[in-house]
Amino acid sequence: MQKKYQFPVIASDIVIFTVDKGILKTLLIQMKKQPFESFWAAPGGLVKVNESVDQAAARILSEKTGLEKVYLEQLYTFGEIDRDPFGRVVSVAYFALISKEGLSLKTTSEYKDVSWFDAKKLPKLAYDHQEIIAKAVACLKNKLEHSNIIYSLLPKEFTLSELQKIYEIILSKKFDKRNFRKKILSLHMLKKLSKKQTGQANRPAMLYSFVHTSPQQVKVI
Amino acid sequence: MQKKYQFPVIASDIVIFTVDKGILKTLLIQMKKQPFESFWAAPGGLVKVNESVDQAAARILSEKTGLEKVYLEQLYTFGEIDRDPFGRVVSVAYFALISKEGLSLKTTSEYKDVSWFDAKKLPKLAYDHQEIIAKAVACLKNKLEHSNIIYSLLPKEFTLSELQKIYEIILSKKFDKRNFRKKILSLHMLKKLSKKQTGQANRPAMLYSFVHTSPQQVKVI
DNA sequence: CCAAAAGTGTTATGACTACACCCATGA
DNA sequence: TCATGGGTGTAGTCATAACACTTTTGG
Repeated sequence: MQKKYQFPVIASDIVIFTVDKGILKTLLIQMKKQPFESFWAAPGGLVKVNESVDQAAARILSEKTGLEKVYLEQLYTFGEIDRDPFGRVVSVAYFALISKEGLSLKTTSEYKDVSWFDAKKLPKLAYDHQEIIAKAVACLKNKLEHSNIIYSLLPKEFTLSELQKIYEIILSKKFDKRNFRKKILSLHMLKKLSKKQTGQANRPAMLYSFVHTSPQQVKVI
Repeated sequence: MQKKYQFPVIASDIVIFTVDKGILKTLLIQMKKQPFESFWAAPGGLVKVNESVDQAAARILSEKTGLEKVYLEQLYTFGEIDRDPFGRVVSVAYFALISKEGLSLKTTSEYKDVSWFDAKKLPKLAYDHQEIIAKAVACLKNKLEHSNIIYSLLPKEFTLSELQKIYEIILSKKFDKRNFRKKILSLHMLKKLSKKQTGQANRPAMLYSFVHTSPQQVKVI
């Protein structure tokens, strides 16, 4: 088993993030095989010879969530010799951001279970996935401060309070409402729609949307 | 030749930087084999089954420069299908920073030549090495602004003007001498030595050294 | 004494922080 | 009319940017 592969093999693992009920969550699958039986792990798979590593990551993401065209970025490559007891596997890790709206999880027979976990309270993880997810969370925080990618965690139309709440959840930090609005509006990333929120028992908020829904470098917070 | 490998193979390429004579330089090797005969490339090699990817990068660096214990950081993994005409090779790229002091290059028979090039005026490069080096330069600029790793490009003792010059060369930007000194000294990264420069036809400068010569996150410039 | 780089302070401007009250709606 | 979150401005502080002359040395 130790020498299953004569050369290192390339896999890809995907840390999938969403924000749901005020919590940053990540999608994990529960394993069946020893020595990681019942341990959880980020979804992953081998890179095939006829697909690029990016394509492999997108395929794995699509297999687990059914989603195409979501934000997907390479994170880091994990290449320690003993990271996988089944053989010599180098993993090119990615992270994905999705807006959780009526997303159905595909539990295949390959795994015991699939579920969302609070990214800050993880269960026992297989392989070096503890390290991978920690790095993904750190990278996500950093990206949120230096780019506009938060758009991929929000619905098309949203209020400034919803936007602020997502920054606060991920960065574990509170912002002053007035200062936050001043800052975020000065960046011209958002356009104000001529619509208001409906159906809640208080003053309805103005809705906004992103001017660009493609990744851009911006000093945000 | 196209199907030399049945699975993707893992290689590592190292972009080695130094600053010499006021220029940011990178070490390239000149290839012998078709279709890249006489093209230049960043040094690289396959990752062996009994070494980690980090170890492979350090080994390749050491084989080309004879140096151990230099600053070496993973950059990005390049995994396009057709990036290497010899077969399916995924490359985990690294970049290294060295202080060029009496460094002897090992030209092996494997290559036509080994030489330093201005990182902003590169010759025809093999594979996707144009892209790899461009990404390495961008990453280096970013790192210089957010960490103390510039220590690895300087000798143990240096003047503030030498330090400023390295920032200016890499960031392609001039700084005001007074503001630069105020800023850099306020970070407490440097200690003033009780020595002065000797042997030049002008007022001798005070020498400084770094307090820490290990990578640290700092907002520098 | 001349050439060359070292060293040094002040002022103006822009960015960030802290902070409290009135508004619009549904129940 | 009450509860709930929406929406708004100002003043103080801090970091950054602009700017020019004197000092020390070797030749």
